[in-house]
Amino acid sequence: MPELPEVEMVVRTLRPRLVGQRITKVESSGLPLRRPIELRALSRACVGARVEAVRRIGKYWLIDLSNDHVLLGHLGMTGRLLFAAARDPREPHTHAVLTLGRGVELRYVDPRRFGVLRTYTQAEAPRSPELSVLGMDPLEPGFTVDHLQAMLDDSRRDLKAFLMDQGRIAGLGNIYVCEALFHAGLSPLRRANTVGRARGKKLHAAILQVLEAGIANRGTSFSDYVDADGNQGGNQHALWVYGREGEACRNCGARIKRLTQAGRSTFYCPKCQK
DNA sequence: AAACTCCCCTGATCGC
DNA sequence: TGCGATCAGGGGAGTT
Repeated sequence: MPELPEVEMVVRTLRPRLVGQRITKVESSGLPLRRPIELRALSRACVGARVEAVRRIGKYWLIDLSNDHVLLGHLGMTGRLLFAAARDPREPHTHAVLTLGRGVELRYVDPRRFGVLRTYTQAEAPRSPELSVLGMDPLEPGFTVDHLQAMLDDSRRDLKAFLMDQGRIAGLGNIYVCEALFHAGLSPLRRANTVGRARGKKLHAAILQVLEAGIANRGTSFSDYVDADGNQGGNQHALWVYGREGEACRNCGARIKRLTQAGRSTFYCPKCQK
């Protein structure tokens, strides 16, 4: 499941191979993702344009084009963005293909089609339905202890739901939320506005720590994730609670528990997290 | 505001 | 061996 660190790795592997390339053709499978791929709009925006930059906001990746357009994407649950030689067979569930020069393609593969692929002008993009609702990216300088604290004090939701809310913090998903709460020693069931300053500071540090470790370990390949070169990450070996129900806590030895919050699994140590 | 429920979708897994 | 049910979960929509 691609979250912020995985999207960051995709962006970092895309950047050196994509910037400066010209897009010569766009194809689609015809099958809709979360919403239909608008092939005509996609082609109009991309064909003939050169890639100027590749960046990330939350779990979205953005490819800035030389014609003032931007290609915006989300990998959903199972999406992959992959470089491939044009002569290589396309794997199943390839839903979009950008042809670059010299027989190279950038392919969007997504079995479950929960992803997003759209184009906007640079002016439209920040006001788009995808980006306009996002809170702050936690790797932005503005994501300070004070910023987090103000949001915590303002919310009566439990910490799991609070941290999963992309409208508050953009980029955390199930894995990194569970891990951040563990490292902060906070129960996923605790209400946000009961955290207080000392614990708020720990939570802020834990969020940054798990995201930076995730990137340093090249992402968490728990199920489908690979970067744009097709390489798996290694962070799945560095998890303390996620996916470890019934196993011993690496800190205290207690059994890791699982509960369901908002229809999603939460993993936590009942002894270390209060 | 927040907490529900349902839905999108495929593939892995499990019980019979 | 096979087949249907269940689960995985990011995000959006609709309802309470």
